[in-house]
Amino acid sequence: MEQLGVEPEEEAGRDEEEDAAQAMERAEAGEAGVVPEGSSSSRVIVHVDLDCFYAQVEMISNPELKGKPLGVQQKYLVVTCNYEARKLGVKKLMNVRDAKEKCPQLVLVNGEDLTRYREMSYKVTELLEEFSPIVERLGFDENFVDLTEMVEKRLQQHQSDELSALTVSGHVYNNQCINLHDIMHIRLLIGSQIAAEMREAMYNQLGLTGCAGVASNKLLAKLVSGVFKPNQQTVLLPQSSQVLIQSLSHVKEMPGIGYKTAKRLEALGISSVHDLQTFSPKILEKELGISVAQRIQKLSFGEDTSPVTPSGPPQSFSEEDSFKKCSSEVEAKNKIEELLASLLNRVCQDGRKPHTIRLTIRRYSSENHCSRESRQCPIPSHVIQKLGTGNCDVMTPMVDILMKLFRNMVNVKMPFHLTLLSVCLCNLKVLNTAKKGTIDYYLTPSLSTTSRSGKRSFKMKDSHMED
DNA sequence: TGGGGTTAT
DNA sequence: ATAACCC
Repeated sequence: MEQLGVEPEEEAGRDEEEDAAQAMERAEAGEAGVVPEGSSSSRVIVHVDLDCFYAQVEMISNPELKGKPLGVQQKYLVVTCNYEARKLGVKKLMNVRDAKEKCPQLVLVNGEDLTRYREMSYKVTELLEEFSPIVERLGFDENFVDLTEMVEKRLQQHQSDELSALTVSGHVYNNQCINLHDIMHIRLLIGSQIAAEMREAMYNQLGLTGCAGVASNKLLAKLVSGVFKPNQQTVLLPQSSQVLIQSLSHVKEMPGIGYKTAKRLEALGISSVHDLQTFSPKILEKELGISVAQRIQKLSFGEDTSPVTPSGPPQSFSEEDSFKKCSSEVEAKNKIEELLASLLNRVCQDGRKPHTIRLTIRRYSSENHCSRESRQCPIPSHVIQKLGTGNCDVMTPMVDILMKLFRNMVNVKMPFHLTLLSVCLCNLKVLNTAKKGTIDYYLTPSLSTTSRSGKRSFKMKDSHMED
């Protein structure tokens, strides 16, 4: 698919190119089996990005949906859709009305309950963790994996004559020529092969397709993963990194530069990546603070030293519901009970215990559409201990706490208009590691008395009716 | 704009 | 507790 050349291709910004002497030094370091620690440019990172994830999960749940234009609906939005639908003009986050207008044959499924998506998402992360334990989740459908060590191991197993037969898997960004004398090219090619194995495993074991991008840092891996879309992969060789970042038409497209920062940059006259690269660092620091300024200016050069941080189990569990209007306390209480019931089931299955509970609201307002308010408090220890122990009613004390938080935020004696309620359980701590024979063991009811009853469903109401 | 998540201040 | 970021 790609030709193996000896000549690196010409490109913009070649002033920064690594010269042959430097490449040889690094090649020698590689042959000596030295992992050049901390040298960010020698890492091998893959970004894995599932194709229209929710729609894929829905098509697995109901195979009759395959081949039809499918949209996943939350409230009045089509949050994602499959490629059949995209071909017919449906876009992500499109209004249901607009989508139906564009595409009357569009099949819609409700995707407000994230349970199956979340479960599949963690199956993907766990599969990737089998390749390397350094896996960082980004949302439900993206993962970064640090392949540096794995690549190093494979490199050591290669004989030097095998190296000349090394080939890339998938696309090479910018059609750049591969130079087998450049150790970083070798490492990235091996990275591309591992990425292909990951995508194969995802398809064979979970039935999911996705894209992958392989590069020397997270920023570049993420940017390059989207170059060939759907179900393809791309590797970025260092000499083309400037081409990649210059391909962005606006700074807002740079991961790490969000809505707010983009607005502030615009006020400074910065709109392109080149604008940001050449802007005075001192002035930028004054405007955005030293931390943001230095970080995003490095990003504009394609530099990103942030590590792939293993996500591990989630830091929090939350459930939210949005609506047109909630204006009474009873109404709010009912919705809060529903959210909490789902959360208790989730936290029960997780096994860890939350020590903090938070209630978040969004008030109706014509202007400030994004603003939320929250109140949180510790969960009393006697309530924590009842969590996951089954028949005790843990709903009542927690709903009481949540309603206190609610009244702390909302003056219920005055008219109010809410458009969102959210409950979050966080500050998760691992189970009592109480061992037999210790004081803790006999003071832990779930261990010394009843047997561990696996999963139990929490009912929202009429808990006194159970059994 | 949905229904989630994370980290920094 | 909020604000920023990510999907």
